[in-house]
Amino acid sequence: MKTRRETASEATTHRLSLLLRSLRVVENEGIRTISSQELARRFGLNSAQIRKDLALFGEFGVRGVGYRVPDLKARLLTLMGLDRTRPVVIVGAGNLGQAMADSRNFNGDSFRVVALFDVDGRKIGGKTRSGVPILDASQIGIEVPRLGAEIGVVAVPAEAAARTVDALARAGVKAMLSFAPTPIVPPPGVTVKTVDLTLFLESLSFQLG
Amino acid sequence: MKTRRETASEATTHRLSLLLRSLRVVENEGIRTISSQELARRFGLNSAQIRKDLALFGEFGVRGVGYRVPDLKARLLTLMGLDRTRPVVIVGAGNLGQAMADSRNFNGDSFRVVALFDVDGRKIGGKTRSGVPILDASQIGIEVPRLGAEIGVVAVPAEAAARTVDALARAGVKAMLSFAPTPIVPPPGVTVKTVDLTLFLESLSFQLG
DNA sequence: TGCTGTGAAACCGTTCACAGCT
DNA sequence: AGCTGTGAACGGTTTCACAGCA
Repeated sequence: MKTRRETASEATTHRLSLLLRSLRVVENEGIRTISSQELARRFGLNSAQIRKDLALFGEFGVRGVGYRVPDLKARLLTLMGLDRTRPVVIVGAGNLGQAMADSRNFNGDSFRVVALFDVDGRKIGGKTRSGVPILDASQIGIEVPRLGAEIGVVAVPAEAAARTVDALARAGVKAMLSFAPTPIVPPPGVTVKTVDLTLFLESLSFQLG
Repeated sequence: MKTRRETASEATTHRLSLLLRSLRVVENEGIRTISSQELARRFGLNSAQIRKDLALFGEFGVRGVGYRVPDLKARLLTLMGLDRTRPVVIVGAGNLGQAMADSRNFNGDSFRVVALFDVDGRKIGGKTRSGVPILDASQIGIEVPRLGAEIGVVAVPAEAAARTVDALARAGVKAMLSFAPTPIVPPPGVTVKTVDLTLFLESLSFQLG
């Protein structure tokens, strides 16, 4: 099996996630085998692209037949590291941070929000509606390793984003999702994905004319 | 002036937003004129790309000199439709919807959240912490035109996303930001930008290995 | 036969490099 | 002289088209 993970573009990883979702759908329908063309037709994808994306990581299909659904799904789950539950911490217990802590999106089979951090003394010691504890942000260096958190969500004001990223990185977090509308220069070995909601709104405004 | 808006890629509109931010910074420093090279150097961009992006919409600079900062900023604001305040409505008064309604990102000079909509009778008639009214989702067709909302935010569960998009579209909303983790096929003439937080988490998981 | 896996071609966005204007 | 605006080169990604295998 070839394993050239280093070559997977962002677009490819994005499509693999969507592919996994599609596989869940067809699996629920009891379909055991499916061709790339059928997947493409049903979910609005391109069949060659499905095959090319998968080819980056090995040979998953059977010529003349297609893909065995449970098999491919299991291999994708493993490949993407979604075959276990990763602890997530959120820094910033404002509206957005608490919304995510209680969200089903962040608390499925693959992810679980184990703690929030904040600097506001009135919030520290409390819990979100669904029971996630709010801890003191100054304890990130102690609590994050204790909780085994692998992913950090940065939901603090723009001014605090850089130092939050640093604190999480020092605590061993290698992957972060930032909602701060400011560019982040991640420390070496750390991946930060920024979701800038202002930018999305501005794009919409632009295209409204 | 050339106006070939139809050719602007998503990447270009994204960069124009960032360029506008950069211009605000240099304007605050009292700089009146700046070259594309200086902008590139200071904000980690590529000078040729700045010029190419701008060239799609006309000639903004002065050869041998650079760009006049207030001038370029004003023209970008107009170009992107950010020179006025657009009313925004949010459908789904859950944690995420309320968080956005109260967020500074959604309530600046260019955007203002004027109402939330929900189907939950206990929420309808109430207000968010910052005072945005929560209205009955069945009244979208009446209230959206009355409020003059141009942008809609879809913060409902995945199952309700398609019908929410339709309801907003029928009410005349031409641009939407969806947080539902499901693909949307927008009606003709409507733009829907989907921000799928699950996908971001999965990308991070993938790259953690 | 019918599909996957994959070279080759087409496409698109980015970067280079310079002609042309101030 | 110096910078913009832009044609040309480049690099990466997507799509095509088919060889090869079940």
